[in-house]
Amino acid sequence: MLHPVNDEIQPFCGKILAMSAVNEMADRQISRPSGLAEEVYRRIRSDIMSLRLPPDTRVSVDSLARELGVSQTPIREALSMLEANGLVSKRHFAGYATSPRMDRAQLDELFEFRLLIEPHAARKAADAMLEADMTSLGAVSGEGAPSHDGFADMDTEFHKLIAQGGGNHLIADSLARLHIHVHIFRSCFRSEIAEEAVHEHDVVIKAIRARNGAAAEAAMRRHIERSYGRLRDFIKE
Amino acid sequence: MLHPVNDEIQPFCGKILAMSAVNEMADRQISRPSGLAEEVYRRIRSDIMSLRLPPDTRVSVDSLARELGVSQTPIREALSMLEANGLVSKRHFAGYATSPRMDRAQLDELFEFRLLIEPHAARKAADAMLEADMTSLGAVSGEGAPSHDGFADMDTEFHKLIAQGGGNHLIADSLARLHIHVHIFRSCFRSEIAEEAVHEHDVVIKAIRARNGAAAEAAMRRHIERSYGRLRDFIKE
DNA sequence: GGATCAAATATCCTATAGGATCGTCGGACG
DNA sequence: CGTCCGACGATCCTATAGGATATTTGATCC
Repeated sequence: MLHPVNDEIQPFCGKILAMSAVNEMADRQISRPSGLAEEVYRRIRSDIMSLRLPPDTRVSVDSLARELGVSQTPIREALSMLEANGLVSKRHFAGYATSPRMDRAQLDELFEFRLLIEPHAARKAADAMLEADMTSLGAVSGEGAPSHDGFADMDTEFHKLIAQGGGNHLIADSLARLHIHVHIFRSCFRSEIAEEAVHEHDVVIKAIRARNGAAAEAAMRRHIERSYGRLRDFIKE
Repeated sequence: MLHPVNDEIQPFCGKILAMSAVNEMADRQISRPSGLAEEVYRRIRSDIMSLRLPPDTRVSVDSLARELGVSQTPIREALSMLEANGLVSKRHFAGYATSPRMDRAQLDELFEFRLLIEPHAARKAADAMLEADMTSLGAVSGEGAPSHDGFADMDTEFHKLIAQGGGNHLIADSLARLHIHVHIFRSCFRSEIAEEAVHEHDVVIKAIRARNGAAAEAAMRRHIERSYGRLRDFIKE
């Protein structure tokens, strides 16, 4: 309930910085007050999202342990957390494997869920979003997104900011968890950067900046519906 | 929701029993090759839900290992999954602890989320629910629920069936995750069994049996709103 | 040539020991 | 009396060894 495995982790408690400001570089490398399992979790999740670990790929514990240079224990903890978040699955005495790519039914369910949540989040964000996040929101509306990864990160940040803007942590966490799968699906098909999506984002941003809740909700709903239409074409079955 | 009160977990479950091919029906149930971590996970979650582990209680790894008679590894995996689901939190070099009880803000967020999801699930359930689940739904509408735990289990089953009836696994999973916290909150305050809740349940069930989606949605929305009103009184801050 | 069975491999799961770190408690000092 | 400091206990993190199991591969037979 609190903040399960968020991106928000305080790297330092400030104690080390207070002790000596001699070399923070070495500390940054060695001391990990956040725990090793957390770092391994991020690493594996990053590898999954970047398709370095494609869907339906077997992942063994000790090969990861050798590769990352840590013991098996943090690897197991990280994989358990990933399993709880639906990114890998475990079969008894058969090891872990990344979840298979979404099929048509799962895509339908995911967008039904998003359509239920995100327009509401956009409406609330138009009312409650802080000015600081508002400026950050303007930063992700730029047209300068040449690469595929650039657009993907921009899209992730866009939806994350709006979800957080509503002020409801449950909504933000649920959407973050879902967006990972959208990201993987889109990356699988090397979907071209849709200029339409950038334009739809701008419409939502403008409505939020104008503090117009109804317009933000409608714009977000249309954005998700059209995004669904764009992705659905990749699946025939 | 079942409450297993097993004292010990046998590491080598049913290996010798499997030799005799007398009854394979028991094997289907017992010899669950899902691994020990899964079983430990259920055990700890059950302890949390039954308040045998109250909120904000420290939980150590090796004491659990001694108590359950298994190694530390499955305990760690189970606790990692519980952490990903928000039931416990880990502090570096300080051990695990059950999440503190919900405060007012978290209760508000949780019911805002439920109000967004469950009415929609009820509407879909009225359209798509299978007849088999429909009969199961009738079983949890009985008035014979004298004990507090009896009502809690009935309530859990009621909401779970409706969430699953919609056919969207994401919705069902999200609501199941949230309902655990509602259960804990309600158990903390030993809330009396609300006759109103049973009646509201019946209204929803009748609408679903009549395949009336709009009525089911409205009834579910009112049920959640009134349930929120009943629980909100327990928090002053 | 295809199917079946058995050995071999790779992997997971468990157990135990040892080192590193954090929070706490008690005493000394200003 | 309040504050600081050092030792203690508890806990986590790592490493290694051994047993159990699923998957794969290869040979044999029909």
